[in-house]
Amino acid sequence: MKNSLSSFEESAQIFKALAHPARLAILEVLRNGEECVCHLEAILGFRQAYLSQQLAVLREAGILRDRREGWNIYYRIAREDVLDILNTVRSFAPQQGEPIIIPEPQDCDCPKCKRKDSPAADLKILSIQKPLG
Amino acid sequence: MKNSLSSFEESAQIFKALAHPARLAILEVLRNGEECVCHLEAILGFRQAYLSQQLAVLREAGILRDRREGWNIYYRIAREDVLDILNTVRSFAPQQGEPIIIPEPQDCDCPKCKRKDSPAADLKILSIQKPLG
DNA sequence: CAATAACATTCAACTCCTTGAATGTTATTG
DNA sequence: CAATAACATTCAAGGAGTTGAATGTTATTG
Repeated sequence: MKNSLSSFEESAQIFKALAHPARLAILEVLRNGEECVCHLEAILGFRQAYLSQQLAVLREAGILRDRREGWNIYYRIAREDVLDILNTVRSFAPQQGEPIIIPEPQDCDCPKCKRKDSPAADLKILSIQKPLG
Repeated sequence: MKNSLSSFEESAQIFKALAHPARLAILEVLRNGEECVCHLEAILGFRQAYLSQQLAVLREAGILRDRREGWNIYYRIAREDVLDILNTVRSFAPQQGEPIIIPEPQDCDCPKCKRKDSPAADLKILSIQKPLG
């Protein structure tokens, strides 16, 4: 069975991608849907390049997918199952009671945040951008 | 949220313990119940010390529990949930069809294997050892 | 209590991961 | 097409995980 160890290599790669607090934080933010990198930057407080590095790990592991829309690149969770895994592993912790609070972004100028701040301005932006379909 | 990154540290530790093909192979063998180290040695073909190292990682992460019975130490999966996680991650792989075949141990003298080989001999051993309770 | 069986631990060399800094890429604007 | 906004990639130094070899521990046997 030692010989067929490579059959576990693929699973191990997935776990390696998940074995990092910053990447788990990213997944927690993306739990409720796709977000652009600048949005993650505003919420998590990481440097942009650092975020890109961590996002690349998750993307290359097949856990995240990205979608470009003009300047922004939106990341989303590729496999919903991974959320179940995060829930389960979190339930292993001694004090699992503390809920994860995702703060509002502070200085985020992404289309999604502008929409919340001033619906009118956002509509203007939406009319310029190409349709989502 | 960057400040509360430590809240993801615990989960990351679990994933780190799972992020290794040899340790995943061990968990696969233990899927159907507890086994002693010499049994894992016979099935997986690892050196004893190497196995102990990997078992320690899983034990310290709280994924495995051990139980001593005379000379032998039996390891079992502490959290059944972890099997669901393994199943899910395995389903991510491209060719997930291939079933995992756990070979019969070749040179294993543990009580459990002796029982299979010669039931009479095993009964004798059981009568010597202290009860499971 | 000395010898042994079954495991565990320590150590060191090696490899892989992490992360700040610098630089590159792509799409848009004017 | 030059300038810019939003991301991505590369590189190198430091840190963490891996594993073979040697040694230690615990329970049992005689």
